[in-house]
Amino acid sequence: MEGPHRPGRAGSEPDARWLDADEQRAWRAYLRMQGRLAARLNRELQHESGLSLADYEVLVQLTDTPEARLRPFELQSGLQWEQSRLSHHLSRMRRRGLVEREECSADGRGAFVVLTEKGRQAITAAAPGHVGVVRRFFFDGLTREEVAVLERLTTRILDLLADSGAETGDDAG
Amino acid sequence: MEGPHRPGRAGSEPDARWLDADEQRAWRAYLRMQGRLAARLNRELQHESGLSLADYEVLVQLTDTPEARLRPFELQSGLQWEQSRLSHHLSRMRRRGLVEREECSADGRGAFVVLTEKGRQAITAAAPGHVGVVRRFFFDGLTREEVAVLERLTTRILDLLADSGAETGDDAG
DNA sequence: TGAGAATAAATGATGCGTCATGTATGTTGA
DNA sequence: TCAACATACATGACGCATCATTTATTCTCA
Repeated sequence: MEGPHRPGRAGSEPDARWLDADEQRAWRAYLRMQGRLAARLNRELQHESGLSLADYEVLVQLTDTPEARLRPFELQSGLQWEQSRLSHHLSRMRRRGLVEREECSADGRGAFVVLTEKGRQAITAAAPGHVGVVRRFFFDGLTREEVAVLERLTTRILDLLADSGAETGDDAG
Repeated sequence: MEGPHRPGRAGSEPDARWLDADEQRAWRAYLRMQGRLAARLNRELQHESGLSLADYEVLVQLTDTPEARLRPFELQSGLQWEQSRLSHHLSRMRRRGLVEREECSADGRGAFVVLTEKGRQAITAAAPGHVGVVRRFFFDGLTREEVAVLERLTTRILDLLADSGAETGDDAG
């Protein structure tokens, strides 16, 4: 918490314009909200279905696919995750039996990630609760118009992040 | 990514009202923005000052304090972190020489966390750059009015999270 | 005053995310 | 055709966050 904020200020650098009072409040509120929301979502989801938010997102991608199987790099571009994160995460999900690995005959380097029956049951069971939580803790606090503003605003920030940054990293835990 | 979302729907549960198209878009945009922003902030801060966002927040709390020393439980209530998270984090910061531990004569259970000179230099060096990043990737994308809407909106969601949840968890990586 | 409850903080196990690096396999162009 | 490069994915180390549990101290009140 506690946004950026003037500590000491001994020297006299170029000065990056500190945040004014409104910005401070907005930034701190955002930071705190973001953190608590993510934590809550994760906890609820974890608690009532044994899935993390990350698991959920992977499973959604798979169920969105006719054959329920994807190459990891396809998953990656859908999720916008870092490659090693995905790789690690898939290992863990495989260990838990939510997905399986299948060789890819067409490309010797690659593989397929396949949704297992257990995985399908897990997300089917988890989804209604998850939507409920998102509603209770997010949309129930917002007017239609705020939802619209929020979408425009987040999209614009995403653009800022996209220019000047060809990296990958994404998402929260 | 990929918000909540209807998988299969075999049975016919109470139905938690799925998200409509606007909500879907807003939710996905929010999730993605949030993740990428946090990742970017962390990476930039880490890269140009060796501090994580979490380090930064702890140090801000300390520099906000006259004596630059606080009881862990005071830090905790300021940061709204889970107790064990704070404890672990302080251990790591102590190991890196950013803070020190001091016995508390008044309460035998407790201790003080004291900012070290190294810690002060670290945040003093980091702050301008950090503010710059927050500006570049966040406020530069927003109008004054959007900032106002954002603050109202995040505050309201925080209220939602506060009722119906006496827990602690918070923040992002 | 002493038993039980509350408070302050630490710890170990485990999952998660990133960074740096490794290892196949595929592609391309001189 | 084969060396250089790119692509697909895995891995180990490490910091971070949470959960459950533990220790020590202080508070309370019958």
